[in-house]
Amino acid sequence: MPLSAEHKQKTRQRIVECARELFNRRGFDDVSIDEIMQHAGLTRGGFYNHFKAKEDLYAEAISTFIRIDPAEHWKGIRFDHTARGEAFARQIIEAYLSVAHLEAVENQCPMIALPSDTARAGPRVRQAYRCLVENMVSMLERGLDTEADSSARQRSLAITALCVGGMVLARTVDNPAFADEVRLAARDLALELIGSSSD
Amino acid sequence: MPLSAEHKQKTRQRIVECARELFNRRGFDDVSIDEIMQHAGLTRGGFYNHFKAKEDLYAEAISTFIRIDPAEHWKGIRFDHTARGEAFARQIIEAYLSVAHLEAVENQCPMIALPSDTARAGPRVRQAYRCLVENMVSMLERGLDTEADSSARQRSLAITALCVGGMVLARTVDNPAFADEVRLAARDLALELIGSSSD
DNA sequence: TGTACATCAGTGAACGCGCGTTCACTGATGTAC
DNA sequence: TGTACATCAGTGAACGCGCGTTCACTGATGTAC
Repeated sequence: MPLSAEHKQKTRQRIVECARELFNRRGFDDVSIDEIMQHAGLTRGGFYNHFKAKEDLYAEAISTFIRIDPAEHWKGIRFDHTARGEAFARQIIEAYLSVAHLEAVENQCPMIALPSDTARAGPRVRQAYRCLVENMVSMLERGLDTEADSSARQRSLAITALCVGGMVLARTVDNPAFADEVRLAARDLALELIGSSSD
Repeated sequence: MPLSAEHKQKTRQRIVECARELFNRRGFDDVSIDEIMQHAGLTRGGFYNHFKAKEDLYAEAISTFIRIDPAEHWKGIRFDHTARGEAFARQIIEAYLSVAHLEAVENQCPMIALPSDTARAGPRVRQAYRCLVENMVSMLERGLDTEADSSARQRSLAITALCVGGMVLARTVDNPAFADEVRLAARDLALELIGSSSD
């Protein structure tokens, strides 16, 4: 064999990471395969050694977000992965609705960065998106479930919607002051909802 | 003068309405000027008699949503425009988070249909988007302000984020059952927040 | 009332451009002997 | 240990295609006289 399978795997992963960053910044349609490959230090033609089509890459790019570590990728955020219960949930909300996350365009959560692109894409892409939503919901649920609260799931779903909605609006609006107002209103309500779970 | 100014105005409005419906369904990039003009019963070339560029049309298309009447455009929704206070706010939330709104793709609120397209567009487009957000916030605020609640604005901002977030997730996810779960969780929390404003 | 005319909304061919994808090729690699 | 060779990740030119925009033109209209 000419080159190790591990080498190919590494190249593939590099392409996916570059793609996620570019898609996050400029959306699916506006980023060309040529550009993605150049960012990965390769040329156009090699793309099809790794993927069947551009959309296949898209689904994978969304999935890789799961591996993003807030403490590492969102400037100035501290994140304690050992925290449990309410403290864990509070931490997620504070990180998700932080300025750092809003400004970290390339490493932003695709739920915020790519909602309408994804809604119009194929089933594989939308499935990848759903996995991100379910991941966030179940992380919050774990944080809320300490009191055996039977409505923990419902509450987690709503808080997820609140967090995503707050960030979507904040990043889309043209006025930074108004963006902050929305983001902070969403954050405060989300935190209030966490707090009241132990009432 | 060859043709009345009113005639030109009507044509222009027809183009904008068609554009909004097409953009809502398939996004900005994927809809061509040719297609928009054909839907409006015209041909490609005439476009530049009305608009300087495709993006100018985009900003206007978002703005026209303000004129959408839920009772008329969202199948089976009744909407009482004379309602006041909490009842008015409850009505907005129920209409916004309804299945009817989710399924009325062409007449869906652009806050849901076009968030990532807009975030990457020019200032004029993002300004039009902000006007929609502000409109929804102030409608809710009017509904909540009856008790001279000083946190009415903050609460309205958060409820808007919750509504938009719930609908964005519901429309993007690949699983209809999960979409419903998110939408209803968001709706119930939003209604709960309205209700508790009079506590 | 009738006619000649200026206007301009709308037409449709043409432009340059960049895209996703294909394909014949290259050359560094690890293996077989 | 040294050499010949098969593999296949990566190359880069080429393909067909549809886009946004331009532009010379048309022909229905209302006006001037």
